[in-house]
Amino acid sequence: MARRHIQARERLLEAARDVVRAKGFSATSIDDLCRSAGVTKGAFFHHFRSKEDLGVEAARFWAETTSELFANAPYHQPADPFDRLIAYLEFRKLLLAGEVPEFTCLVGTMVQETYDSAPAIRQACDATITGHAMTLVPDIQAAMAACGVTGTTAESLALHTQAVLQGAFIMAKARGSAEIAADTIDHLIRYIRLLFNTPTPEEIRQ
Amino acid sequence: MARRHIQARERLLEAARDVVRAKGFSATSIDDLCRSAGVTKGAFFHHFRSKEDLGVEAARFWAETTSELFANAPYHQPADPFDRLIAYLEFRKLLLAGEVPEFTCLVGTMVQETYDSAPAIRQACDATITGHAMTLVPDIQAAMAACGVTGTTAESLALHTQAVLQGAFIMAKARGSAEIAADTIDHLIRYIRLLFNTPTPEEIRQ
DNA sequence: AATTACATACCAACCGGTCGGTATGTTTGG
DNA sequence: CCAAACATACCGACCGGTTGGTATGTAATT
Repeated sequence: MARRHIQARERLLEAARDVVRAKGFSATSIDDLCRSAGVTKGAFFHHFRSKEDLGVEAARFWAETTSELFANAPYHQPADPFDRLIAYLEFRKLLLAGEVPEFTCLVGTMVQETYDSAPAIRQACDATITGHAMTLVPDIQAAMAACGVTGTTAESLALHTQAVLQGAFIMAKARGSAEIAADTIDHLIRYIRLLFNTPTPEEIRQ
Repeated sequence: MARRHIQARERLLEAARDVVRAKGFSATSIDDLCRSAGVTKGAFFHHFRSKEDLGVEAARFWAETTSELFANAPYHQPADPFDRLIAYLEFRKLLLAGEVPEFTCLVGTMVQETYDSAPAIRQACDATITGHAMTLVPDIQAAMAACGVTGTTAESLALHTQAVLQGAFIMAKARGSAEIAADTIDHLIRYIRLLFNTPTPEEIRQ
């Protein structure tokens, strides 16, 4: 039965992605994951040494799948790096669809519960977030050079975009709605337009 | 023994504030809280119907104590509402002292774990965050009128500041350092200066 | 034949919550 | 003024269920 080959591991990682985003890492039991993945505990401990190990692997799995999503996304099409940066943020707004657990960030959720008690998970989450932020740096750097923006660095601005997105997710969870998240991304877009001195007049001011 | 009078409830709320910020809500057991507060389980269930009830009360306790802190803070001194807004954000940067669990937000931590499973906690956290944001609205509104800022609302901008702060805390947890949080607040300050068209030239650009 | 990929059965520790009880006020009726 | 009646604040043993994790067995793949 080649169909079952290595299937349990991936099904467990997908279950972790879905269940942890809804219930959080600590509140998600190994039995929850096995039930959701349709496998047994034996399968779980065949593929993962511990729950903490699953957390690390889930963060890596998240990094893999999302980086694939972003690599194939249409926001790379614009010729101008600044336009690509704006297109990226508009794309992040487009992703705010469905229920809250469906569009929020797995690693942002996990790191908040584990940063003090599970260093390996913290590190994996940090690598995932920072790694994604760094994919934005070349475009930001080029746009900064083109527009003559100084006073900050491309790395700092890239990390700031991720901070705003993480904050947007928390607000969406508190409000129980994606609206506030889109609104806060709009503020981020407005900031970047102002910083690069290319505001769209009708949507900024006066 | 009047010394022990009514003390247990407050000690448990303080323990919740400290332990939950470090370990998260789900990972914090009632026994953890009792141990940290130096009381017994009997005392816990005398004052709180359930763990969820404690979560709600902890959010309210957080709202009370922090609103007292902010009410007495020096950022209200500037005569100009815009300057007060900037002073508020500088004050938030000053609060980023000590270890990560000491400066992060209790309700931001709690709501991420409970928004789907404990509606009462979600609501209490939302009320706390939104309530604090609304204290900023009068100054933002006055500053917007004075500077002629349009294209957004004072409420939206106030909520955005809280989103950025929450995101800053997540990044600090991921990185294990407050530095990134201060950096992202600086971006927020830069945004607000640009939006209100009163940049400090040397710290913005050119 | 050996390794991989699971399934089943089980365990000790821990979980949130209950319950009978005690010590210390506070109210009230004579 | 005092004592019975009641309320509040707290104690800690205990309960059934769940937890992360293990030990052992078995079927499929190589």
